[in-house]
Amino acid sequence: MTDSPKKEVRVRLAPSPTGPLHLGTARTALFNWLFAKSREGKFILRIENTDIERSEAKYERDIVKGLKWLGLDWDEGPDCGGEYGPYRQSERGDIYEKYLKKLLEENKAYYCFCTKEELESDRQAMLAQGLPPKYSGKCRNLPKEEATKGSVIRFKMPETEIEFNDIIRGKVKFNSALIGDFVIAKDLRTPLFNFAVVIDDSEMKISHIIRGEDHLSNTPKQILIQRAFGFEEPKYAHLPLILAPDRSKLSKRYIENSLSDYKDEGYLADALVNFLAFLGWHPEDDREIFSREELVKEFSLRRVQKAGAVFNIEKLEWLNGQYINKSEPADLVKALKELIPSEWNENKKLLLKIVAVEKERMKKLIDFRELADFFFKLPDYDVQLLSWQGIATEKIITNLELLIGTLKEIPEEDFSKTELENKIMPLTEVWGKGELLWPLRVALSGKQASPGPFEIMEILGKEETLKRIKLAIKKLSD
RNA sequence: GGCCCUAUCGUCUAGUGGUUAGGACACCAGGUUUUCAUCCUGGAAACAGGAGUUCGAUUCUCCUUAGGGCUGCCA
Repeated sequence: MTDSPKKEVRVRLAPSPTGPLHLGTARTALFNWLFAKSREGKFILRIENTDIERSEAKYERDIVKGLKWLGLDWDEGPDCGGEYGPYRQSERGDIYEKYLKKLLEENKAYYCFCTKEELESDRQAMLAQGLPPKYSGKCRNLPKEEATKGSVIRFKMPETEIEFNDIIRGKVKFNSALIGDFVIAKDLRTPLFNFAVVIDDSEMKISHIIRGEDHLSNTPKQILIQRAFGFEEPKYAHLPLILAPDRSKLSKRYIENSLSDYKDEGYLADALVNFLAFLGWHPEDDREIFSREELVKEFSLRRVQKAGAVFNIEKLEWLNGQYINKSEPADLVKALKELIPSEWNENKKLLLKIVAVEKERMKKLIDFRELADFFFKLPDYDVQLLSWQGIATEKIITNLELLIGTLKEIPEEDFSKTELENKIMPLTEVWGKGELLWPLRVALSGKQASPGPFEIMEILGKEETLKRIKLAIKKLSD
């Protein structure tokens, strides 16, 4: 491109704290972060809380927490206890006031005194005639006046063609005649989105605006404000939207799309980052599993898809399973802490062993609760379950007694998977694998499906193992 | 309604003016396994439709259709 190569890459995420961190926002954050990292640039977080009615501090906290959890740290911001805090539009009133005054003085903006009722009836009238519902410009040529209660500041739209080059979409054209004089501020210290964005992006020297496609039609308004001030135009990249399975916008209304829900279900941050990156982007080769570092290395806005991407939870689950499977059990134990009954956390060594044998069965961390419960408490299972391919009850009892005999011979300290295997596998050659191992495993787990009996016995220990087998025999005898 | 964006298997996507249109998830079948999971092998599955350009279009152009976004004193 025509960029001078020296120009620093500076990008930003500009969420409004009107709800918890949304999946779409997280994806936008990731693409910005990836772009910044891959170009040795800066990633900035700016909280867009000009709408005081809808903005809440708790949502800002959720956004900050979520981004940190994903590992998408920002590189600049006001000091906040030794680390960078986010910029907040609510703290930048002076800046907006300065620019707003300038625009007013230069007659590029004006006060509008129309009432909401007037505007609404104008709007309906335009719509009824099949015209685009733009502001009539009633107050545009009023002699210069001071603000009154209820007045707003409008931008004087020049009538022109606006064309810009979107990195993802190519040339995009708009005609400003269709837009009309839009409101840029409620008063000098209360700017609205389109105005505040332009001022902040310029003040923060943002080089590339990477945001969701839903902002595409805001871009001409913002460019016109930039031109009114003579600001340099940043590069734009409008990301395709993330879609719900019915291809509608994945809306903030649905709570299950907030990032913390995915965390609480036991999706790993790395898996989510990997998955989100592939929603609308693809590397040059066929690999699917990418670490953060690899993503940074491969990422390019040129390889971003134009069309919206349906959020496919099944693929996320698969990916998450892959990540869990290759995770260190110790890391999983940490991540599991809040997701499991507190008493399971009491014996860390035990928990570690259980996690090690169960992790390949987990798609989400939360699966661990169901998968591992039998280690802590044997479920009250149906006797029928002990029977393998319809073998007779007496035979099962004999087999289990045989096993008890063998197990009793093994000293407590040799109760390890390999040692147990060495002792018991030879028996299966005589008595049959299914005939011996199935009832054993069910006696130990009380479950239709579980890890193998040797792994379970090692974890349970000799005493509990024998106890569970005896219980099975008792059940069968009754 | 107007403006804008988009269109390859069910989903995420690769790809090219001439390919057996590739991969992944999910699905189906088989193998390994005491069970489940893992793992391995195989299978089914797509260029929205119509014109045009061209020797040849999935690829380029136009139209249609479909979907999405925006159209606020929200962001």
